[in-house]
Amino acid sequence: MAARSDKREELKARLIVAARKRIEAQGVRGLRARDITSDAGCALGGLYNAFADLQDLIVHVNGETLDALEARLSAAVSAAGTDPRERLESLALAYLDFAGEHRALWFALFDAASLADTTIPDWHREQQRSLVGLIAEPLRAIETELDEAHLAARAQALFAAVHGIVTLSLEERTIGLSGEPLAHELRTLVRRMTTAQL
Amino acid sequence: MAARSDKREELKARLIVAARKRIEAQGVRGLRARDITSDAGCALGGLYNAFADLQDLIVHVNGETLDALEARLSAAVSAAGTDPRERLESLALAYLDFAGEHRALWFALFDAASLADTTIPDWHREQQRSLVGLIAEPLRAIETELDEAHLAARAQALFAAVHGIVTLSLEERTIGLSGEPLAHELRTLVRRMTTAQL
DNA sequence: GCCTAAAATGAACAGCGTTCAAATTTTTTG
DNA sequence: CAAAAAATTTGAACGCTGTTCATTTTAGGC
Repeated sequence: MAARSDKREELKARLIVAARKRIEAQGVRGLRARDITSDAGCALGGLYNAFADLQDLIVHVNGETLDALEARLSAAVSAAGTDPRERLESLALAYLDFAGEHRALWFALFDAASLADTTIPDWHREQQRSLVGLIAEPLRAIETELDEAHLAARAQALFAAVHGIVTLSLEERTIGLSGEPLAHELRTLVRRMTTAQL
Repeated sequence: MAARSDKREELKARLIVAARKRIEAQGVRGLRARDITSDAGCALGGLYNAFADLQDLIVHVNGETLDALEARLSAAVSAAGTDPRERLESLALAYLDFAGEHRALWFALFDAASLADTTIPDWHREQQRSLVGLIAEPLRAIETELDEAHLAARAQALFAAVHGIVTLSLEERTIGLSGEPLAHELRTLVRRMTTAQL
């Protein structure tokens, strides 16, 4: 038992856990390879046997974060009623909650995205696509006159708009909303974005 | 003539120019103190006589970028007609254009913002406030029933929403809009956000 | 021309991610 | 079971980073 590949996977898992804890405690920018390996109980070089480099490890942490985010959003959309507008509102607020509760991990998600020279793996892009898909579904019931391409565009725009509000609010350094006013603005955005005009 | 403080200011200016060019060429993350000082024609230590550290220099580059952005947005809102909705649409599209034309500088703006341990100086915050003010003005004519506090919140939310759409679109790695569909979604957002519902 | 204070210099330092020859562990073989 | 072979783990060493500061150079007043 315990084939060599199992041990390898176990170390990868331990490294991911250690990296996540460090990110939660000090943010992505404060992440040190030596801290992670020391926490995970392996030598410095061990990280580079399990992952291509530090960035690759971060991407794997982000992968798990995206999984958790999608689970949370799925739960939110299920808990909401059948009204598509209500579902979208619930999605936006769940997104806000998740970001607030997992600040550092959530920032890591988009810190990596803004990094120019790293290539995001396909499975990571697929995770993001599936996230936007959660929005597209209720939206389809509202924007009946839109074809698939426009619907996808609208879903992405709505996601991005919510994302923008949540992001700028979570960075306290820039003047930003918070608390109830923030949630209120978010609701207003979703409501207005999902009410067709002539 | 040419008091010593003038020389000092001149070096600061040269360093800012050099830093900006490097950011434009390689992005903020690719910025090296040695590159900048070599370009600016001073010793490595010279940077630390003129600025507190590299981050401080970046903040000054960002300051000039914010000035340019505000000038661009002011021009856009002036060029637009008197209709507040038209003005806001024009602002959003000008924001999109500016970001697209000065990608790297624009990313630097918000890369610094997401950095946790740096303290943004007051004059920098004031620049941002004035930017949001450009939005608040036309908005005031539309949202007549909102008091000042709610108006400010709405302006920030609108800014953040536009910002989110522009940001996620400019990072090609995440699935995102581009070209005409992007501009169309932006217009839709502004139009819907500025049309009161019951 | 000298003297002094201020400014520029760049070698040195500490810390970082990453590498890779060597040591260690695990597996296969006789 | 011992010994050889393969695979894995190790951590010292490397090159690069931002930052410091003793030293040198420059500039202004007498």
